[in-house]
Amino acid sequence: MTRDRLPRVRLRDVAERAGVSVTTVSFVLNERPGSGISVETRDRVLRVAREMGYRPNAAARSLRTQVTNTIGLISDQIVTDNYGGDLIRGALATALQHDHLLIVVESQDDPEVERHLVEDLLARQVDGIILATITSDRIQLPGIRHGRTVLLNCTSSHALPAILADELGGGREAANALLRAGHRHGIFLVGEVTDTLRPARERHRGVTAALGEAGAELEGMIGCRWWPESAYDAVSTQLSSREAPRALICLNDRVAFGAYQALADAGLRIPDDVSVVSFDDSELARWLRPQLTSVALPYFDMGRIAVESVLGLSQEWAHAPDQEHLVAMPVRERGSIAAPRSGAAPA
Amino acid sequence: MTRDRLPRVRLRDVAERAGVSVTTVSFVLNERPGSGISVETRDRVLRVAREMGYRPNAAARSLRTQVTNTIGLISDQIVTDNYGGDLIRGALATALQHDHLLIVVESQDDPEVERHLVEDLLARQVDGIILATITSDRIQLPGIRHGRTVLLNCTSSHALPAILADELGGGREAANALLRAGHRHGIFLVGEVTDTLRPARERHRGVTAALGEAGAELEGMIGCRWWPESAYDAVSTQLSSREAPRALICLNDRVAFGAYQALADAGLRIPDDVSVVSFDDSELARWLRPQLTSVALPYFDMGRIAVESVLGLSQEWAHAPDQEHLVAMPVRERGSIAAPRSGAAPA
DNA sequence: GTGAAAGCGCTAACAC
DNA sequence: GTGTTAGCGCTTTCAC
Repeated sequence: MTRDRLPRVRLRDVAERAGVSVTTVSFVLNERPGSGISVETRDRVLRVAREMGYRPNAAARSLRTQVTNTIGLISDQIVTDNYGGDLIRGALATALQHDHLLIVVESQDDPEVERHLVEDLLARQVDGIILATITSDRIQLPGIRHGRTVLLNCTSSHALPAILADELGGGREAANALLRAGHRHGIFLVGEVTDTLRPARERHRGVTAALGEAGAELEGMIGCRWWPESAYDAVSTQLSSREAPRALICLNDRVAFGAYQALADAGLRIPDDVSVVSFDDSELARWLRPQLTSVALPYFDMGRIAVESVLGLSQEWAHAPDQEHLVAMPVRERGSIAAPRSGAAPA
Repeated sequence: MTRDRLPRVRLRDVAERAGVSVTTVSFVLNERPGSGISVETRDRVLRVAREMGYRPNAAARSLRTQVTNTIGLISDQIVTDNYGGDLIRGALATALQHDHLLIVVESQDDPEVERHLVEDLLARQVDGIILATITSDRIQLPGIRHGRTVLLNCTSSHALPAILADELGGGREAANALLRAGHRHGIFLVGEVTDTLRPARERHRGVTAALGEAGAELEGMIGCRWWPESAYDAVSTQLSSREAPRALICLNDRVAFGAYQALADAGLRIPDDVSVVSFDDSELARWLRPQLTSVALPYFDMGRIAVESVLGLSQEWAHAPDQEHLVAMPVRERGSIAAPRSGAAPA
């Protein structure tokens, strides 16, 4: 509210006050190399510009240079999501480092809105577009035809670069953490594995692969939704009907949370009776008691890489455009894993 | 990566193809009232524009109109924060509704970065600036001199509009929830109250006020940091050394989480033995067992109001510029409050 | 070493 | 009803 925009100082104003032409001022301010401006003139222009509080008009400059130093980030609802923020933050920080600004928009998963947003972004001549989803995996692309577009945390049928978490590798990490502690038997996967949900599918595959290579295998699956409540119910049922598992691989921290509650209610101790490992490494992992060993989602890095790609300055990327770029998921070891209680004989 | 920007269709291209002047096209496309364009011409222009995929160049338009339809949102690290996302989301959604785009930047609390960002935003002629913090409260303002600036979740010494959560009212809500259930005695506040941290200070004041009006009072304070671990320790200590409290008012959900753990370890049941009420209404509140009654942080609304203010279209706001605008914190009743076990005699 | 001037794509006053 | 044209503030070629 209150007073409106202040009158802007133009290049011409600075030029007049400094007693030179706009060209000179432009050259000085843009530090144009080889434009032999005398040191005195240079200093004078600089001083006057500062005194007058000159600030270049980005619209005018963009109109002229065809460059906006702006990247558009369209997401379905990333900002909303708890973990998703890191995706944005990585992109934000990196864009800033490279002197770009990020325009963040959310489509709320509405294709119509999304189309409109793309239009708007294109009209603003953004230098690049990042298309992100929180759900990972997904296909429908709005009618984007912008030279520099990258997919963040999703894929499409179009030949576009995509930045994804290496969920398969993450699955291996989780299994290996258990294997390192000596676990071979009584390992259960807790969560919901479907073919359509990439993270779950890949994590599962990674787990089975790593376990298999060590001559071990999953004892079973405890199916539940991605929420604590559902996990609590499923794990409780499992505990009451069968022999207690020795280790739980939970498909995310919220599921692990539910499992913790169920384990506690059943009088089982973590990690003494049951080891638990999980995915996402959300804040929850540090809040649980004992703190939860979790395989981290590399969202910050993914955001960073997306911007680097869209800006065309990612080396690793340069020789493999139009491809999936997998970002490692490191395991964060905490206190929820211990050696199996009754020393299980290695298979 | 891959191919670069596509050649753009200009207004002139559309005009030529449609066999009219640019003025006509401009008038048609901008739906300028009272510019008697014949229906045939209008339709033809519209059709041609669509066929050619015309999209106005925002830079050129802004240069001409002095309006960018863009709002800059500078935060210290809101995007990062778990709850903070809603602040952005509210702003994002509202900006979109009013056909504006949001440029989100984070200063990471670095004043130097912040200054730079403000410069950049101003250079881009944003129509307004929203300055947000996640910590609430704070004073130092970068050298902003933009007509339309509002403070979101913070205040300053400058005479700028500020959108804040009504933490005092929220404190009353929390206390009232307990009072309604019949609690009068054995009520403890869990958390860290200091004069410098507005949310804690105001919540505390609200609690005491509401309690006082009902002839009750806080039995004591259980001091701890804002994290589960710290809360767990503090509450555990309290439980082992003194009579068990009948109700806990936790200064946020994370503290409540720690309290839940401590209560469980002490064999106390929620809400039968001890009632718990908290603040923030984060996802955690729904994950806890029993689900936690919590006073919600109205972040989405705050973001919305900030944009409406900066755009100058908030009625409630219009007649009270340069003032603090408090947004109500509604209590979300769940299962963590019950009548006190041993019927306490009303004071 | 410095300046004049063209032009980026658009809007809008003014002319016809 | 429709077209001509002047600029918005900047970069940059070319001339001096």
